[in-house]
Amino acid sequence: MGPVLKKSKQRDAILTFLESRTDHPSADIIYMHMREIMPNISLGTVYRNLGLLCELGQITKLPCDDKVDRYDARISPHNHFICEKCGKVIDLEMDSIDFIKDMASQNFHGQVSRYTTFFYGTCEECLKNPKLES
Amino acid sequence: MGPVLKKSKQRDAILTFLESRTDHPSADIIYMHMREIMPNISLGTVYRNLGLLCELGQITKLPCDDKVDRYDARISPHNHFICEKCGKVIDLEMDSIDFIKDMASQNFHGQVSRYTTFFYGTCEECLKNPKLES
DNA sequence: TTCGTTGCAAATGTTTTGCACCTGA
DNA sequence: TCAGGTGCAAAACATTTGCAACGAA
Repeated sequence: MGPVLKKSKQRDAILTFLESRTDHPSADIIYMHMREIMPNISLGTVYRNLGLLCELGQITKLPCDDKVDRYDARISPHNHFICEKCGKVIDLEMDSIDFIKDMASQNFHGQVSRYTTFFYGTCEECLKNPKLES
Repeated sequence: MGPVLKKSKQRDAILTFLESRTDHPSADIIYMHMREIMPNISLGTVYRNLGLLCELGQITKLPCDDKVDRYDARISPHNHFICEKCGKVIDLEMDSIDFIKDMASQNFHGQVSRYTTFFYGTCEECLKNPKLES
């Protein structure tokens, strides 16, 4: 379908960086970190490669509720928790809830092929430090 | 907490319009329809009132995957289906899946207070008309 | 050489905001 | 009267894109 990809230092570095993190950074955060090791990289390149890596299925885009998209190099299916106090996005280790797809199909005449779920609340750290607002 | 609200024709009209629709229109769509009956209303006013109505709990903002937020005057808890072909957002009549909140809490040390779920796939109409792309 | 990739900057699209004027209570 | 609401335009913000130069195959 698409064109044949060539190797790119920028793309490799972005993937490596993302794989080293579990906090689902935004494009902007990724950009800032990439500039520390590649001072000339541009934001456009970061976005282009994040998009490419998503198409390749090597990373995932998390459309969190806030304006910014976040990216995740953990491919295996899992759900996310978003702390409403500090904004942190945390991987959840929970049993599969794939069956909700079947539940959604029950009284519905379209075809349900996938779903996304985000859980919200207060993370462990923010529970311990009720003072902190961010 | 917030200031005392005054009545506003614009806000009333926006709420009335939203209550007449089940297709979860975006701010822009709402703006265009409002202009038909209030030619001078501004987009800023639409956004401000949508935000206000959300805070009041009279409407809900649906952060769908695409860039634009959509708004829903149906308050009672329900889930949404998004057609990947035509982009339509449809209310699902399905059994409650609230228990996934408890499942998420199992191995997690934070406090899970709510969740959002979106189902994706192909709607009934798009299944019947595979040709149509939008 | 070829064609995907990059850096840069400009453009896009959505949402927010500052401000002077308007309006409901 | 007066605090909240409005219209307008500018700003903010994330993301995309056009283009000439670069670099991998």
